[in-house]
Amino acid sequence: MIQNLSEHQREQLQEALAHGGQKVTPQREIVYSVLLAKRDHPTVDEVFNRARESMPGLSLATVYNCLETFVGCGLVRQVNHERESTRYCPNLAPHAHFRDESTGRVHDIELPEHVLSTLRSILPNGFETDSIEISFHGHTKNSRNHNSN
Amino acid sequence: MIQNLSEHQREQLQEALAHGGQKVTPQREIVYSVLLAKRDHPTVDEVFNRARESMPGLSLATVYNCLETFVGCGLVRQVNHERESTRYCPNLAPHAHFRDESTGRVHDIELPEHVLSTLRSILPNGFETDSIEISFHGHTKNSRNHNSN
DNA sequence: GATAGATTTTGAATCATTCTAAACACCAAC
DNA sequence: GTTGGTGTTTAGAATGATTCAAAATCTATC
Repeated sequence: MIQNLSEHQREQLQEALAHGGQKVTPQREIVYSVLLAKRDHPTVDEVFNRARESMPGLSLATVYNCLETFVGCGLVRQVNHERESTRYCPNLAPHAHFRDESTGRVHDIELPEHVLSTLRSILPNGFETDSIEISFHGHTKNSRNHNSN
Repeated sequence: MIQNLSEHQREQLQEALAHGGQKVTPQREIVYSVLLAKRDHPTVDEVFNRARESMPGLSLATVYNCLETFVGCGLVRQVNHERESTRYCPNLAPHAHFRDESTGRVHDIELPEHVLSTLRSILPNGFETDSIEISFHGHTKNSRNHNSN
């Protein structure tokens, strides 16, 4: 069920890993191929199960390691970036969040209606939205006590 | 340190809870007041600790219950909505995600550059972004096998 | 003041993730 | 071909946020 990587894909993998002095390993090949084979945003556990079909001895920790490596070298993106504790806020107006990576603080960013409609406009037909979540990640310069709602 | 609720705030609380046949309790008042007192997107644990200053016997589970109740009746928003397993995708082009609540599936939504710049334009001065995450939540109509990248 | 329903409490259970230490693989130098 | 080093994998324990279950407590109503 799991395809091997194509020439091109293996090269991509090899090149991306090379930057951090990291190597292509059978485990990494399998995990990467799983990701490419079915692009349904699998969880770690799903990746693990699919990968084990071709490599029964593979361990869960390795899958975590591989994925972390891939994210680190820019091969793969994490969909639910926010794996820290859930946070709560009482600001009910439509707003985005800006997370300052240096301080860990979260700021509210007002969301004008025109931005929301721009966003809604990029959805294909048939997609109906209940809510949109937007979070910026970055840092603030000369931040003179912005409100941190 | 923790303020009591104002007349108006207590009414809001009372009204929001009333819809689900739920009542205002001392614990809920405290938790709500904690949220209003310092709008810094606290974690459950932070809420717990602040609330215990005014109500030492309060339990963590109650804080979880209160927050869940508040979210349920629309009083409060969860910042890190996505508390399920982290998901991964190999699509490196800038794209948003659309989570279909009925199927649980995640679709990629292409993000044109003009949308990105619109988004960046709403940031106040001094905010510098490394990355923007956008996720839509909703459902799809007559979804004829959209690509689910 | 008894009963029913919602709420809170405590502590145990769960689940994703991270950590740790030992085993392994590969390669270069000897 | 053995030795040493580095990076990788493995298994299992540990952590940490969250949820669950059951008993205790409240509140309103009869």
